[in-house]
Amino acid sequence: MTEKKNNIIQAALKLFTCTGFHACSTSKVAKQAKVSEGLIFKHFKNKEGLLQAILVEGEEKSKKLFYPILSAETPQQILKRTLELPFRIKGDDFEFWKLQYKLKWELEYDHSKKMQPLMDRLTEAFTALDYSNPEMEAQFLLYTLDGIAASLLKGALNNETELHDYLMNKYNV
Amino acid sequence: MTEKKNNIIQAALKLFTCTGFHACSTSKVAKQAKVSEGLIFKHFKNKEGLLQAILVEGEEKSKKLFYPILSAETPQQILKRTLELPFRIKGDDFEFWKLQYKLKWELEYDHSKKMQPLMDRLTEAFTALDYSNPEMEAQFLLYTLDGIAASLLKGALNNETELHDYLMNKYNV
Amino acid sequence: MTEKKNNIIQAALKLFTCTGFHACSTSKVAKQAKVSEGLIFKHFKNKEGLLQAILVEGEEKSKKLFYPILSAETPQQILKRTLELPFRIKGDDFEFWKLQYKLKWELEYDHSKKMQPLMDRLTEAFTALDYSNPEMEAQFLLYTLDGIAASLLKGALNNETELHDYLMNKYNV
Amino acid sequence: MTEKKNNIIQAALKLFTCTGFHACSTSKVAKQAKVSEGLIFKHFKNKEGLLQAILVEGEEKSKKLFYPILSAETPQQILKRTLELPFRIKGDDFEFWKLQYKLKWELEYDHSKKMQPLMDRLTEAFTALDYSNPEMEAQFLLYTLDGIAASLLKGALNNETELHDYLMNKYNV
DNA sequence: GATGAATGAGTTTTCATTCAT
DNA sequence: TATGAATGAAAACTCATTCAT
Repeated sequence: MTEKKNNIIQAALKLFTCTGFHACSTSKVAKQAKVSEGLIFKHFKNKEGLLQAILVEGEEKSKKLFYPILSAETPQQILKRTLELPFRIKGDDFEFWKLQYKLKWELEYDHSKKMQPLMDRLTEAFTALDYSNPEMEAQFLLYTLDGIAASLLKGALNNETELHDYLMNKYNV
Repeated sequence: MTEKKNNIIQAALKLFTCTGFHACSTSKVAKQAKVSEGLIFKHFKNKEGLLQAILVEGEEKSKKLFYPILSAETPQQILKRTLELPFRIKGDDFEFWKLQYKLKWELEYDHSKKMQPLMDRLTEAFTALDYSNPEMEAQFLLYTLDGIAASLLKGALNNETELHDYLMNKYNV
Repeated sequence: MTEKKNNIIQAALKLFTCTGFHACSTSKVAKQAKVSEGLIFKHFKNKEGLLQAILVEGEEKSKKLFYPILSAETPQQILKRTLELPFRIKGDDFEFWKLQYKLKWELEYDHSKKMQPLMDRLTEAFTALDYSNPEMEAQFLLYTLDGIAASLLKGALNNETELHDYLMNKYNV
Repeated sequence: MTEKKNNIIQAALKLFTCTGFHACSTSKVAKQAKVSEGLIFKHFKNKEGLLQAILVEGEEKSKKLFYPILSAETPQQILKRTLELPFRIKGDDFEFWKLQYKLKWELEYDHSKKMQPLMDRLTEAFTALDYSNPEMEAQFLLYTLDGIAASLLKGALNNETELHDYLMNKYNV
């Protein structure tokens, strides 16, 4: 990938994230990336293609975030690492995940499939820990974390560590 | 309010909700409302003004939804009615609340202030019910319900009643 | 003429004068006149009609301004009163005459016919005063006064009295 | 400057001049220039920017017109060339100067600063020629020429050469 | 006489995209 | 690979004008 192509992706990630996909023009992306408008279309065919490229680019981030959970070896580990999930979104990743949440609503695009492996491991953990309804328990927790992540990504969460501690305490990890 | 003005609001609510604010043109709203495009601007000054009008129009719905909780008389009532919250979004209201969630992301618009009275009552309930950390418990539950509502509004929730029952059981109401 | 009709004329005079005819919408006139938009068209048929009404309304001002010259009894009087011409545009009249000058350019509308009687009397005066080329002398002076009036109406003239004195001195009146 | 960009400027100059700035739409300019309407905004940002471009483009014409006076070497030369001023507006320049006069009124835009160097030289000439009040004499003459130019640009002057001769005779040049 | 809702054609401006270089 | 001129369609918004009341 050439430097300019990467510039475009970074610029688009930033702008789509803070302005939204539809509210951000390709010309603004070009300006921010300091490339000509035409180049965007050489590299990505169209605006939608640029978006897909960002999303693909972010897949690794997704895997990196989930890996500790999927590879955990004890129920406690699964649970602990799941509870950490929203609080591990930092720096570079922040923008990517915010974009994910925005797109979920703007383009009604579904990322529940991506969550299924997480759901499975969490159910497994709750089963092992003898929770009476492990599946529902897992669903419940994921919704909670989703709510927390949403708040955090919008910058509306001001007691991050307190909340994290509270969660760990609640689930005994 | 004239009939046509109301038509515009209804059309815009529907279209903004399913397409998003920026992805939906005023000409589409006009067509859907069967009015001239100019009329939108006579009544609402600009597209943003139309959005505000929808939001104001929806304030009542907001109050109607929260009222049972704010007027509840026992901790159990508060809790029970709070747990019902996402599941009471039905019919007409559905669109309005979906729009609220969309806008939260599309326009980075904050509705946490609106939630404060709820938060307060919930804290009050958890205190009365001797939870050890009532404030955090309230925050936690609201995040969960937020996650559930998001999923529900996106049409991604397929075990509504099961989830509701599970919640009531978990909180003993 | 009803009060509201008059309000419209006054509002339009003011707005056409400071904004220009094409740059000023009928809705702005209505707002300024505190009447409904429709009323303008009841009274004046269309925007052009409103302009004509202002112009007709102003005819008297035109006559009032020129009368002293047309009725002067000596060459000296003619000359003296002509030289006073631009400096007698005051108060209410100011706006009307500014509008005249604006329209001359905006609508390429000619008011030289209106000036002919003035031209004639001035020629007559210069003849009586033994100027060698009275017609050209008259034309010359009217151009000068036109230039002065233009500057004055645009608010760019800052030595009014000095200029007036200079003129009277130059023409020995 | 590309050919099309220049086409736009020429078309706008012509149309703004004959129709006026506010009465002439960008779509008409585009049509006349045989370019897409969008191109106007690519090159000039907005309609106002197009106008400014025309004005800047015309600055040279302004300098070309004034240069003979500013570089004149004798008082007689200064005077003679100043008297020629309105009569030297020909062909291509005609449109530009007419636009200047229109804009002076339509946009209340002041070009007195541009005239100051002329004023200075003229005062200098009248001083050298022992006129008793050189400054006022200069101001007076410039107003006259302004009046003449206005009439000429509106096509209302039908004795151009006669007037020019008269002027030269009057000022002994 | 007066209102103000309503219109349709028009305005300025922006957009995603193409193409010659 | 990269540019930037160019486009056509559509965006948001304004306008003069009509009409029922």
